[in-house]
Amino acid sequence: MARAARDVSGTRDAVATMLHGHAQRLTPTRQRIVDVLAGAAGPLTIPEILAAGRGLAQSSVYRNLVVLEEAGVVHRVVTTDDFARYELDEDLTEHHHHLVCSNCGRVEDLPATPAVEKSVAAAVEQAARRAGFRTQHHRLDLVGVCAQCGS
Amino acid sequence: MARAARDVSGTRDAVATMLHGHAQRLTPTRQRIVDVLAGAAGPLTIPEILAAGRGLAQSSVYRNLVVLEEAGVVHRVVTTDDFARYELDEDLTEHHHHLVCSNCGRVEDLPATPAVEKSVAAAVEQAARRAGFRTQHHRLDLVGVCAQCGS
DNA sequence: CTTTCTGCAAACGATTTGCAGCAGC
DNA sequence: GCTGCTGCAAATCGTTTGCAGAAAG
Repeated sequence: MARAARDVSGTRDAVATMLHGHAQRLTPTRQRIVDVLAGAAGPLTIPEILAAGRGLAQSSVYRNLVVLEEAGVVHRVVTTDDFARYELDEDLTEHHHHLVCSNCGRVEDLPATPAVEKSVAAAVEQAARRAGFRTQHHRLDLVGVCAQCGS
Repeated sequence: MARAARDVSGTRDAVATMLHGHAQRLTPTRQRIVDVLAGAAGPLTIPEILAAGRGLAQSSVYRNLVVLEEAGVVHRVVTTDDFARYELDEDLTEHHHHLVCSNCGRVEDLPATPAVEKSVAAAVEQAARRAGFRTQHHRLDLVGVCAQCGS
């Protein structure tokens, strides 16, 4: 619920601006989707979004997530299970990592720590550069057993 | 090509042992798949495996990858593009990270550096434990533009 | 011979798309 | 009105599965 405490109206304006920059409007359906994602503790699957945002049509959710992704509002997160997951872009939240449960597939956010970030940014960036790779951002996931699944 | 230099027969024995432990045989098809993966510079998609291992049937590749994954020989790697990718398990190679090209989807391996590993293992593990999460392993991907796509 | 593996073709299911109606400007 | 958004239903496509024959032990 950490993210739910964020400045909601500020997020709304930011989202509207991002959409307008891509010649898109912030429709009620899109607002609903963003609200659902903003209130979640981690990336959500489409079924989860449908369940949380009552009355949303499946195809509209898929279609709007594409629009929102192009506008940089949301980000697709792919894990090992069958469903794609979506979360708000880190511009709208904070940089974080993921705790991926290898048993139930659930994904929770984990705030990034400066120490890890620094080490990752430095050493890995250097190694990547050696391979002629221009890094845009990184992903760090911890795979294991979540609190609910662990005995 | 780094992995291609590895001890191939040793890998073969290890794979056979892992399969036997799961009541499975190391058939020619499975050997072929493992060879293809062992010679790759990163995780491969099924189409890439099919192209590299001439004469393999698509369904056999899918089916055998499931068997190999259950035996712990290979690992499914999911990125953002449409296809699933597979690589040899880190028991058979070394711990490494991935360079994911956000343009073409290609994935290359990047050897892990002790400094990064240590930092990640320490700080993040601690944070995860706080959330009641028992970490099994981690994934670190760098997303950016690969050498071929970058101008 | 019995069991497992292979490959073809059909089935599955998450995601995408065509289209008709409705809302916003 | 014209343009874009919604939702239903049909199409798509990566992946899975049923089945009959081939191969291993």
